[in-house]
Amino acid sequence: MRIGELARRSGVSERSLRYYEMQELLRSERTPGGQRHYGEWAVDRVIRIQALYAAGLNSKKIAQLLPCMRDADGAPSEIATPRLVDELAAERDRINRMITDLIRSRDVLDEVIATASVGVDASAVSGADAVGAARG
Amino acid sequence: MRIGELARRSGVSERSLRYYEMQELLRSERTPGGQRHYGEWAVDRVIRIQALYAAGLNSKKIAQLLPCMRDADGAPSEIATPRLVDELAAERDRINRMITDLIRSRDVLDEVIATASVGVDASAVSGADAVGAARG
DNA sequence: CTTGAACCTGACACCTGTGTCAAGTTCTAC
DNA sequence: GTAGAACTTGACACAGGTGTCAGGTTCAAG
Repeated sequence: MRIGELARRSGVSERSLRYYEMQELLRSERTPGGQRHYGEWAVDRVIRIQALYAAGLNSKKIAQLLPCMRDADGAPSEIATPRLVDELAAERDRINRMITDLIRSRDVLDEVIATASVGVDASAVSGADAVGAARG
Repeated sequence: MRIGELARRSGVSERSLRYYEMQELLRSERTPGGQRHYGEWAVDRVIRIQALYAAGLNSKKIAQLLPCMRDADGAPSEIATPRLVDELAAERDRINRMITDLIRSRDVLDEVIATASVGVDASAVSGADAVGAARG
């Protein structure tokens, strides 16, 4: 597929996809004219990249990490070095703290919402239970 | 307490504390000379502000939200308007998606770490102390 | 061919909380 | 009273992934 379709299917802008390529996170084949072509695998990969960015990893870390990840179809093409494992463990711990804090903030929001919704039309909190499953 | 102590106890820089005041998230009393003084309550408040920032809320939302939160000692001083409740519900949903994605990313990291640790000292994957244990 | 959508590269800007420096003032301990 | 730590305001800069525009090229349909 070309970049437009990948952008649409992954929910990531074309601008970002080109940026990912510049950061060596995402490869593409080029037509003789220079346009990018991607395989089906690209959709999942882009979504994973996006998630890692959202988790606070920077391009460099993601670039190191990606080849060590298990693809949908098989084993990782590389094994993380001890040095990288160290860094990833630190990231993991940071992410765990992040999750804890997020849950706390979410619960605060829930409380404020609940307090304001007492005796108020229930439609004001529509969508509230759609995400209750994520509560831990 | 003065700003230095608050910064130390809350883990937030003085710079940020002054910024919070500018954003009307944090009030302080001033000495005749102009120096800021805070009560004990400030520590918790600053930590909460920090957590809300980390959850992706901007200063304006936090400023609206704070008076609707229950303090350590009592009831909220304001009740969120229906309009605000809507916005907070949207934030809450966004945070839930964020949590889901973070958990997924963390699990990916765990897998990469575990894969790299096969045949290596198992203590390298035992959590926060992995940083120390795996070094070398 | 022609045409228009899709794509290319390159450049500039933004967001916004935070780091940092400068120059001056206030507080506290002795 | 004095030294020095702590504080004040103000200003400038940054991170870094992303939005967006400009000007040109490629692709595919008719």
